[in-house]
Amino acid sequence: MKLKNAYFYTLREDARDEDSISGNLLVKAGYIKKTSAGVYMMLPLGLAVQNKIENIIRRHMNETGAQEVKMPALIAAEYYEESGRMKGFGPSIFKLKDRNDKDMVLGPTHEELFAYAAKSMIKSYKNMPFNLYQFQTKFRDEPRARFGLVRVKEFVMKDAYSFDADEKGLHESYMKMFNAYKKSFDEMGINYRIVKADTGVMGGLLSEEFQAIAPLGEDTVIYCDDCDYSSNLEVAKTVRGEKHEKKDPLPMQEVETPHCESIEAVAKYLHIDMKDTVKALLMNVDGEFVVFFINGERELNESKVLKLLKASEISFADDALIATSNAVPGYCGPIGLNCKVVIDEEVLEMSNFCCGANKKGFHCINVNPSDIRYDVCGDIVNAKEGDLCPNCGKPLKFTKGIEVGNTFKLGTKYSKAMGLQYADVENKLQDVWMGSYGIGLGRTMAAIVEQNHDEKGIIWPENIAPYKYIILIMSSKDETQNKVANDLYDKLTDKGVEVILDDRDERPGVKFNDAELIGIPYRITVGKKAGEGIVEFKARTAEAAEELSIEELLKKIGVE
RNA sequence: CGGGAUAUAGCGCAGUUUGGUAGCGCGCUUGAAUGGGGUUCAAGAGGUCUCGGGUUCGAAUCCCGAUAUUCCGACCA
Repeated sequence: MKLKNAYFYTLREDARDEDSISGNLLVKAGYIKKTSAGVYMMLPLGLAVQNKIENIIRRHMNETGAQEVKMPALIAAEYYEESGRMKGFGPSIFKLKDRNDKDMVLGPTHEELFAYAAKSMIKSYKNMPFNLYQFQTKFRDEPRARFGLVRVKEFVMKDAYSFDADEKGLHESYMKMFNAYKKSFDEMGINYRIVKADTGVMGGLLSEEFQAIAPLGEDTVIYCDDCDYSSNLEVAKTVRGEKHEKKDPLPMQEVETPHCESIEAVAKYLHIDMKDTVKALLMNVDGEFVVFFINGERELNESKVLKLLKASEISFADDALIATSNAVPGYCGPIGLNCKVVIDEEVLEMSNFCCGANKKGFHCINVNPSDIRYDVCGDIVNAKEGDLCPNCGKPLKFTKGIEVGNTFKLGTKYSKAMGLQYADVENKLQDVWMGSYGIGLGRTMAAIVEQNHDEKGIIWPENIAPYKYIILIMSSKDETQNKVANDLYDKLTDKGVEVILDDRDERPGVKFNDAELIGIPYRITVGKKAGEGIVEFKARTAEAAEELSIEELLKKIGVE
């Protein structure tokens, strides 16, 4: 690409409406351009990067024997009605009608269509296993688009689907994909961790996420340095590091706590430790009013709650729902409460604790587990700093991650829903075992930028960079420099080397800054010594440039 | 959806409180100088002040409504 006659621009100032480093840099460097909230254009440089990522993944997919296909994005709603996910996705699915008033959707993910495609292929156990994949645009009406390409409403995903006769086969197919994912992300130079995760709207038996480590990550990744344990916070088992001291129960007592509607205020007012308090959360679980009691220092983990109660939705209860019980917001306690009560298992270990008295302006102290009535007890809180590894008991570490890939053992959930069956050896009909595997391309691009940048701009890893080299002409009016640079450009291009020639009539400073902003790995500067056949070579990450003859340069690049 | 902020030239912003000729920086065009880190000088072009109503002699400015963007809380590649 020669910049003088190319679609190429950079911005001098930060984008006002970008809230992440990667989003800002990609916009500023002219890789992407926002058209509306959560929808971006991929400009030439952006598409070049996306293609790099795509090709790495494609190669590793093909190595496993998977076959590439392309499903439509416009899909009759009936497929999602059949699987029950029209409801599952709720408002996140883009719905529309065709001219005959037929309900259509823009596909948010494609399990249904792949199961439908598999039906044509699968008659008996002899037709499996196989694996299909695609690179395809997904549409999800996210409640809140943010962080540049990290959370958007339209994005390209590589999604793969495996089909096996039994669980053992699924496991083998799963491991193939899992390893291909590892190879792909390793090749891209991403710093990531693989964690156990919630299966969420996908359902199924197992979900593992590939989390790119980055401070702006939306997920909390928990891991242990002493063993290989790692997990998403949403499913990590809580193993408390600090045990509660068992004390002899004292008589329960009601105390006045005026204007103390938060547990912090109560603890402060009564001069007690937060860890000796129990707080209440008044929630709406699938329309039912449920009160949760957990240690005052903990946070409720909604994924665990949904799993424990086999429910599908949870939110804070509104006043009308609260009014169906005798709960007093701000002073809610488990004693005498006439609604469903769920407690965290930690509460049973506590003694002489403090909680709401269910009476405005009052809390109880010296409450003990024997004083309270509950319907369900389980692990319903988030692990936190100081907690221990469920595997080996060493202290856990916490970090933030961007989920760039996800693998699911779906089991027979979708084949059951879609009637995908096969005849086994005894000619009995059996459900097909499916797996599904996704990688977000734009999100991967964003994660790479989050992990590879400095104050000057992006620093692409070589495998991902849109171009590997950029040639800068220092003085655009100097004939010798122009000739040397153009000859070099032609030679490299002929050899298939990806190179940009900055032949614009700009000052050197502009060219240096742009080259650094767009993050090309290697810079070749053609300047004053061009007449002697000498140019400069500098890696984006190097401190200083080195002078090389053209011959030495070509040798270094490996074309001669 | 709940709550806060913003919308003025390609980009980033002032002007709105107190109504009275549409502004600044960067970028862009032309010319000149310069040519190794966003250079300098000179002359220019560019706006339906988000949209729709209203008040007023007069509205970017005041009032009402809509839309969009964005930030803080529940989903996912």
